[in-house]
Amino acid sequence: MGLVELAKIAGVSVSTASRALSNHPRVARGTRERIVALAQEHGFRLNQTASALRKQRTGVIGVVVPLGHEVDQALSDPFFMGLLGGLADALTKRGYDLFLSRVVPQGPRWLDDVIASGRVDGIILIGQSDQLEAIERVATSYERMVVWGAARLGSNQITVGTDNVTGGELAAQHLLRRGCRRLAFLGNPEAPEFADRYTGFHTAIAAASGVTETVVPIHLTMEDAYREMEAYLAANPAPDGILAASDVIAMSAMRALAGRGLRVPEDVAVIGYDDILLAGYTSPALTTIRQDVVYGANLLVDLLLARIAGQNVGSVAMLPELIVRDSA
Amino acid sequence: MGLVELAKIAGVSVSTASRALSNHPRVARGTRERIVALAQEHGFRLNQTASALRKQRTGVIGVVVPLGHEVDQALSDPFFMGLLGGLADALTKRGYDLFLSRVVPQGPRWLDDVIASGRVDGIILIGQSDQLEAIERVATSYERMVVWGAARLGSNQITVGTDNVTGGELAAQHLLRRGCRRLAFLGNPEAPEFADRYTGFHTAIAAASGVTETVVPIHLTMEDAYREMEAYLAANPAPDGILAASDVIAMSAMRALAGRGLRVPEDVAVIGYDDILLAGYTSPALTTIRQDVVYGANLLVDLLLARIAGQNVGSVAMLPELIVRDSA
DNA sequence: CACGATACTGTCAGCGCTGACAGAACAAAA
DNA sequence: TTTTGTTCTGTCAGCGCTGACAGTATCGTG
Repeated sequence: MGLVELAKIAGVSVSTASRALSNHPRVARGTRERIVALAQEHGFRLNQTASALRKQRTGVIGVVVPLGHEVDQALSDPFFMGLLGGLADALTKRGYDLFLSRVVPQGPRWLDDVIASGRVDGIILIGQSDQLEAIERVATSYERMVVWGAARLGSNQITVGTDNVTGGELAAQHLLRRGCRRLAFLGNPEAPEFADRYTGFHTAIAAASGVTETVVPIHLTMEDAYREMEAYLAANPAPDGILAASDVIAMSAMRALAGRGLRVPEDVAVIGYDDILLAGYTSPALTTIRQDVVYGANLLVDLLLARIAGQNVGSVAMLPELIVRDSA
Repeated sequence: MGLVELAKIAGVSVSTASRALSNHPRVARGTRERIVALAQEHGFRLNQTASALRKQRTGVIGVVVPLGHEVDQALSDPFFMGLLGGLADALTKRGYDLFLSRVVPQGPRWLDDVIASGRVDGIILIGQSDQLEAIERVATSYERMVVWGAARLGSNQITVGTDNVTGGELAAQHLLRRGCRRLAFLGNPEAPEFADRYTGFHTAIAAASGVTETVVPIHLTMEDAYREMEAYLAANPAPDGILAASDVIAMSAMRALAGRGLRVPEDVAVIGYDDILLAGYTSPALTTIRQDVVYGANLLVDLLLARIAGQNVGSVAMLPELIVRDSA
């Protein structure tokens, strides 16, 4: 049933019906109430597609997850999922709907497709993957976008994220304080976020003496991470202190360590990153660097809506927090 | 830039341009190629909103997650997330986009809103929550919907899910085989899926003699589950065999058990449900009843698209599988 | 009573696209 | 040459809704 029909039943013009349903002030109280009641009674709802076309505003925000190197990851990664949940809440609270797009970047135009489709009023990018330049190019001309990830000097991207350098430092300092001397960073430093985490980790270690450091470029999915860590341990002496680029990697590493009879934290101290929901429920409970996804999600939404409203906003880096549990 | 403008540049009529871009056969090869090239060059993309309004087809499927009793759960629940990831893949593969809606059912019309909005071509409901009747009412008149959950005799809902009764049986049998005698089911049997799992569990136990059985109506979120299990153990003698209604509950329970110095599986055998990604990475690794989310997601999408195409399809129950790891 | 102000309601164009229909151009057949 | 068929292209209405503008009714004021 369309608005025309509803208007006919109510005995008013279409536009009066439209006004009544959208709480326009220039419609008589009684008329409005009558029309609203009729709409209710007949189960009438505005066609959002038509409304969007006419108003040039969809009320929908696109949440885009680019899957660069890690095709399998992302949508099953607990951290992204947590963020997505937070976004769903934050958007709903502000009256927006959520359009989810899981993109495997092919060619340089993967983002433009979403934008020019006219389906969304704005875009929240979850993670930069290996697409920094592509994103940057779009960011220079398209304002209605915010990104979860690492801030870069001179970039046009508005980003929200934790200060990954500090996060890496916090972890290194904690490991050094525990007396670890052979440290390892588990993760692929090609992703901007991980690069920063490693930078902080590396810097803090460089200040200490008599400490060695390796990077094991491990992938993000559980099985890959486990297999790669297993292989690494088979070929190399075990480190005594680990910073994993994510909690998922940390959990896989702990399993691999256990498989080799190494105790956590006695033989190897392990620190994760993210503080996903399950981090407190592993055994030993995972010590980790916390990123507040709920706060981050709200921030992303706030900044995006501000940009859409034409305001000028800047990137935000939240402070990460070391959560000490049992693994380090 | 709109189609009108593109057509002008190409020196053809709008509808020829439209036809060229949608690969309509009745446009000359050369014309099509020229227009496609121009579109590429100018970064033109069809406005999907307008196209949807005109064609009365959006190319979007709504994935709706009703949050009945468990408001916090769902979008952070690893099982649902896994399913969502699978759906995102399956839909993308078939050329559909995904509209994510996280609904707290208020009043009986929460589903109608999504349907009548005209934003989606069909709906995939993830989980029935406590909304069986509301869903059933919609299902009688609205065909373009499929549901992840429990099948019910005489229902109009097309459901995809695992055979939860069998799953419960598998778990009970395994626990009995291990010699467990004081069994517990952890979960709230108000949700249809959990009710079935309990039914299978209960039935299998009833056949054995000298075995006691309790139900602890534990919630789905990690913290709640942990707290409630903790409280239960403080007030009651510990069971020696547990079936948790989900892996998340099982993990919380294992932590609570460890907190009381109870060993898994020596003192208490624990079986989870779902086989989430992390299940193999707890310690001890979680024995669980596996639901294949990727297959399930593909099935949901296939059935929905078949229904949209007007075909007649039936509900599907997949067989669950007992995955024996270390916890039982 | 005339006049303007106030309060509401209706008319109509058009958001950007698609497809039924009609028309044009050209080749082959009569 | 005309006719018929084939192949392509253009015209036009309209998907369901909104809002600028114009119109009508009612009321208060001089």
